[in-house]
Amino acid sequence: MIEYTDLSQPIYKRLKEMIRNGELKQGEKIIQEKIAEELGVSRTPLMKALLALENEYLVESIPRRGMYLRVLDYKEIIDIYVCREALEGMAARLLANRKDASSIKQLKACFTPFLNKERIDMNAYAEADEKFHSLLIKLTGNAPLDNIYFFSNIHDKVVGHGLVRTPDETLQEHFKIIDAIEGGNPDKAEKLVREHINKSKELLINQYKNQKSE
Amino acid sequence: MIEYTDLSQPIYKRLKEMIRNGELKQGEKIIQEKIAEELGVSRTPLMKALLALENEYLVESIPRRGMYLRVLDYKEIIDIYVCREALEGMAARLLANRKDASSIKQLKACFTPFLNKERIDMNAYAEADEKFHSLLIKLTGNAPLDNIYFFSNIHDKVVGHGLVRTPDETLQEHFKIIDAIEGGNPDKAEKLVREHINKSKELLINQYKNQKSE
DNA sequence: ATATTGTATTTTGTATACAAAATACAATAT
DNA sequence: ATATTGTATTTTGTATACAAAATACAATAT
Repeated sequence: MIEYTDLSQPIYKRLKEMIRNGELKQGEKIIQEKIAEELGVSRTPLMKALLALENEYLVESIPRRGMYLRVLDYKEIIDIYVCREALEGMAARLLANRKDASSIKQLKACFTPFLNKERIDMNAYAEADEKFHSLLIKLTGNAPLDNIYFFSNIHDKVVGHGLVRTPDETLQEHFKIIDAIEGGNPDKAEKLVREHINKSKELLINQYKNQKSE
Repeated sequence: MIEYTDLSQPIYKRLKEMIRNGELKQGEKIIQEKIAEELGVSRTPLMKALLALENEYLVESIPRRGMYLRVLDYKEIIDIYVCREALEGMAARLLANRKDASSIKQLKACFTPFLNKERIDMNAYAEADEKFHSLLIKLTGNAPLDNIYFFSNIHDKVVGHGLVRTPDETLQEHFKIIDAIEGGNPDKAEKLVREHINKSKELLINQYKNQKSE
């Protein structure tokens, strides 16, 4: 069995899993004693894990009242897309300035399996999509940027492991982004990433409006 | 005396103060028991405060070894400017789209005291500068954006309460940014903010290069 | 003199005890 | 029937005890 030097880390991962697969529901209060017992740990390392999740916007703490799973309303989901637009746009710019061959290879590798396929496995594509967007950030080597980019967690929570738009739209977009990076065109790379994220955002906004008027 | 529902909050503030005024030095190990005793609290709420600081990039935790005050090298400082460029640029864009009168008033209020002055109080100006940049973020009303924007802390730690560039350069730039927001020109507002931050970044890069070659 | 080993001390990580606050809910008044 | 009060229970926040790991440092070997 693997031993940990810091129990809060596996607890943190377990909690994220519980959030993703619905063992913990939106808005639910986290009764520390209960969860701690479930996981077979004490409240001390659990609290550490919860504080980490709080800083990733997944958990909200109300002093003396408890820790709650965040309920993300549409405004906040849209706000998160705005943040992603800024950060991933900048990331693409940085990568285009560098034109690092290994980076470009890794980005391409995400989507080459889906080229010229008549049928695309949606789960696999969703995973590739997530991988691509997080790679965009990681490959910059900008540690603070990576540090503030926790949105994949939230994306997972909000949209499940589904997609906002379908591959027939986005697959081409992804390759155009990579081309701009490979071509060393930072302005274009940033612009394309922004448009890419913005389109999904607009779609979500429209879905919201329709929901409201129904 | 004010009572708190959560002791970790005043501890958190005190620690930030200690970092700013040098009571705690770069790279120093935080001996929990010692600091806890100094502050007259136990390690439990101190740990909560330290974890919050860790998430703001001010403290680094090495499991089983302890919590250390982060040493920011030049690369990281530059990386932080890159993040600021992306986030504040987006913030200016959002504000320009909204053209909210009260927001514009607040932004102007930061710098009007310095207009047509023959002598500028540098401390006051540095404070106004900090206020302006944090307002830019706050006024968007984008909670996740605000959540990830912790760079003012770091700025304070790194550059002290000094300035990278002098008011004779930046005062005009600030007003041009506000003009673009007021004029409802999101592209221009974003571009100006980016250039504004970028200029400081380039200056820091040059300082670094010179330091190295000496 | 320097490197290595072993022991004592310090410090962290976790569990737990306890007080104070929050909550649930029954008893009473309106 | 609904609102209000008071009490019991639950839950949080903090302090603290203890084990395990890390560190400091003296004793010994080379």
